[in-house]
Amino acid sequence: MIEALLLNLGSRDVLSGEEENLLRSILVKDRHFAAGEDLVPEGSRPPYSTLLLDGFAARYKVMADGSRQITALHVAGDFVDLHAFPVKKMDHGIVALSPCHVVLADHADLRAITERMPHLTRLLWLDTLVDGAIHREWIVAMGRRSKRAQIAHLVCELFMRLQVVRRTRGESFQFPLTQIEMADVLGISVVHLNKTLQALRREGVFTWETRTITIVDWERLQEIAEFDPVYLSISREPR
Amino acid sequence: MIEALLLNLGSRDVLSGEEENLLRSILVKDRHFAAGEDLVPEGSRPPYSTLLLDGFAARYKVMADGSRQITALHVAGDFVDLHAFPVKKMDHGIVALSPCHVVLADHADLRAITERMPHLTRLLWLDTLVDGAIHREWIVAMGRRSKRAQIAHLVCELFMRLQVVRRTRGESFQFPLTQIEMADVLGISVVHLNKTLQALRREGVFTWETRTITIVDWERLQEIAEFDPVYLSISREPR
DNA sequence: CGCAGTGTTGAAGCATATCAACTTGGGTGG
DNA sequence: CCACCCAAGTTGATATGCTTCAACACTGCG
Repeated sequence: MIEALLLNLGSRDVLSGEEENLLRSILVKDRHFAAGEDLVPEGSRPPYSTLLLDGFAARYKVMADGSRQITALHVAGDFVDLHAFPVKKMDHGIVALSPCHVVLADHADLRAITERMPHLTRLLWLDTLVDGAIHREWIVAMGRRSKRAQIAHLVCELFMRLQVVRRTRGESFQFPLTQIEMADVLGISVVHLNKTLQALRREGVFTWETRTITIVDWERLQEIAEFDPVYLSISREPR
Repeated sequence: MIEALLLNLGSRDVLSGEEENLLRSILVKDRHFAAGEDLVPEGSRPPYSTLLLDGFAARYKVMADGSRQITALHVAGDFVDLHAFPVKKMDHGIVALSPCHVVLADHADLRAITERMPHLTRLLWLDTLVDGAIHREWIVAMGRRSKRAQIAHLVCELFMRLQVVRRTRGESFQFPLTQIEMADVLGISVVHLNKTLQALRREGVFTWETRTITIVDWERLQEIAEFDPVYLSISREPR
């Protein structure tokens, strides 16, 4: 069931059989959410953390005027609120952007991992640090890249992350967001997103149809995005 | 020497005497950097992590066209590259924005903490998670706040963070950045920053002169920023 | 004293937002 | 099974926030 998580952690260091078994043993309670439902509400203090097995989810904050900013996108294998374990109180909400299948880990069990499994603890810590690295990359994209490059960068990132958990097929992957949601990810208006997407499509960089993104020219896409995947820490080494 | 770190960690949970002593014992090698020097270069694999004792530092990335985006600001008491311990390879540089006094912690010693001091491990983990929460808040500010509100939000954040480590005096704090650096933090041009700052000054919200920011109207500043400090996790509770 | 980095100002242009209308397509109830 | 409906996508027109460029003032320092 939790194969995607094992692929994720396993892409950064070798997991022992004991570690794998322990993770399997604490990740048992599963749940389903419909698109639009909150997996975790802002301000809550969940006693468990949520591993996404299938679907797309997003962390977000809503402003006083009703506008929304999505601060992270999550896919299969992502521990969407692992940070809630040390942090305790959610400072943002997490919403399902498609039907989501999740499984829960009690914070008591995570605590036990920190008491007895130092290596696994470091890998879970690393998992939250990669989230942070992605946040930084988004900040760079929002602050200093053109919107066109920002979009290209996001596509590169999603492709690499989905590849780790085997959710790509050739040069394509499922991408169930609406343009409205995508605009909330990028921090731009839907209209401008729509026009920029069309330009990229016309140029033959990538297409996005029927909830599927297909990369047409990977070289060119990376070039436009100035994409360098180091920040994703996809490299198996002792941690 | 490391009082600022103890204030930082101690603002989130109670530190035992044993934990304090251990931290003191591993943080011994100190160094000084001049403004403009790199504390940690991009692409490096430092065998230690750097605690900032005094001064301002920034994490940054440089784009192909030479423009720069600062992704984090660090002040006294911040472990500027604690994340390098599990991550290993730096995906960004860290530069001193003022003369900086730092002290180093060997990764071997940090590893020992994860093996024997689970509670302290969780507090260090939390420290890196607060960095992540700040990143998210910056993403929100860049994407969905006016530049004016973004600036106000940053001032609120810095004031609260500096208060934790006792680096405020009344409604003022030292802020040694140039407007050029500040613009790289916000992801805007210097010219526009300059004009927006003047508007805020004219309105009597805050002033920024001779490397010192003074908040004139804290209520109004928070209002403009829509500032809510939960994300900083400044609350002592069992972690 | 003079230079270099910083701060300030005004003018002009561009990127992006906003507003409004229209199209398209999938889902649903009559 | 068709008709309609609503959400999503698309388009064009207009408005504006922000950038860029260029010039000048200020200040600290060698």
